[in-house]
Amino acid sequence: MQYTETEEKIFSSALEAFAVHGKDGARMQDIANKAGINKALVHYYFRSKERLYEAVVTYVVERYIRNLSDSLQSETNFKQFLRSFITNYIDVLALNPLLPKFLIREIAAGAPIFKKKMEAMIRSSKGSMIQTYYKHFQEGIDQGEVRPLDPSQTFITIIGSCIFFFLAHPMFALLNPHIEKRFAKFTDERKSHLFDILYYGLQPRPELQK
Amino acid sequence: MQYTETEEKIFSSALEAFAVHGKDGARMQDIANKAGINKALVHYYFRSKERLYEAVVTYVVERYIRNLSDSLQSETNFKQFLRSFITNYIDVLALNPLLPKFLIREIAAGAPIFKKKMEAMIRSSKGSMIQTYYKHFQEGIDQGEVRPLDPSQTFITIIGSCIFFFLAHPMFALLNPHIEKRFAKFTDERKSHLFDILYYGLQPRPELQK
DNA sequence: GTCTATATCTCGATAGAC
DNA sequence: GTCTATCGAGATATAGAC
Repeated sequence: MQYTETEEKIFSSALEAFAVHGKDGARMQDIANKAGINKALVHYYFRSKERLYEAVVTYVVERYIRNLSDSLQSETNFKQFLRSFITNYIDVLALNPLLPKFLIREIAAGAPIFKKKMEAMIRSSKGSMIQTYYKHFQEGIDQGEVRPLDPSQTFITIIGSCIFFFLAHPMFALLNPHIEKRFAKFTDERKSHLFDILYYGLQPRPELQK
Repeated sequence: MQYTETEEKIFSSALEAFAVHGKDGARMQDIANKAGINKALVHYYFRSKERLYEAVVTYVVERYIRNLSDSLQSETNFKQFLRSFITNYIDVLALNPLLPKFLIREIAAGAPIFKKKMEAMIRSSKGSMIQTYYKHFQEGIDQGEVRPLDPSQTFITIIGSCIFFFLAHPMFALLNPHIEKRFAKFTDERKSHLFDILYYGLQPRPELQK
């Protein structure tokens, strides 16, 4: 799917407006202004606010999530997969801070559109990232590298501990201002922090712990 | 702070409306209907939608977050603190599924109100949950129970891995329908899952892992 | 405190010229 | 495709009776 320059401008303005103000709080006038065009033109392209919103969800899934998913196909074992997943995921979120805000609002609303798009994406890609994850996880268990845990529980934990920081960092800066002042550094440190906790938290434990 | 019966009814209707539809998507008419009163009465009590919204944020902080915080004061070491934190937190979220939706929308908007209330709460409580956390975490390090990690990073990871599931479970049900069909069971299992991963992920590692 | 009725206004959407 | 001008729905908020 290829978009015209004007469409791209509308998408990025709309993504920002929806992320910051929510679907209902966003104003078509603001979206048009930020895109440098007239409000009527936004309607000309997308007919209604609802359709524009749906188009933005699709845009986000196709542009960001599919890429993320594809980038993980080549990993060969669980340890590598986990490290790449965390690194790539955090890089994408750090570069596109509007993404998690936008998506979490859709999810809080029950994810009516996002769910459909993700279902389609999972079905369409021959081997989606999720299947790759399950495969490597099971291999890890078989080879004694990972404890026999519920892979769904683990998947949620991995994703959540990556994303949540980008949603809530303004809150956490209340306890540690360093988080905002040296955001890039803290974000980078987050990669190894998460890998260490998760990878070693998943490893089998010879019964030496109290 | 004590509220009248009518105020309580308005709060719970408003919390639901704001959580499901967002601040701008929520309708004063719906809030009044669900509370079983007239729309004008909502304005009589709270003057405007904006003020009602602020009051709901305050209500949530006072009613839910402060309690959660207080319940952790009595724990005596890091291991116990971590286990109680995860258990209590997940219990509260499971019982009040609107809370995370409501709060995450406020946070996505930059948390203008929530931040202020939390600052006040942290200042006011003699020993807040957060201070208790830092104390136990440092003790854990001193006693060789925990690796010398950044406590802020760890705090974010703990909170995020608890909350995120409650925000995103409708999405994860796409890969494992069991999550929705046996929600209570999955939620309960989540407690030990998280404790195991986090506690053992934080432990020192005698260099026997590959 | 609680209601009905109404004022006011914002915003999504369209008509129609260019 | 792009603009100006405008309509009309629907929402917040208030006035005023009880």
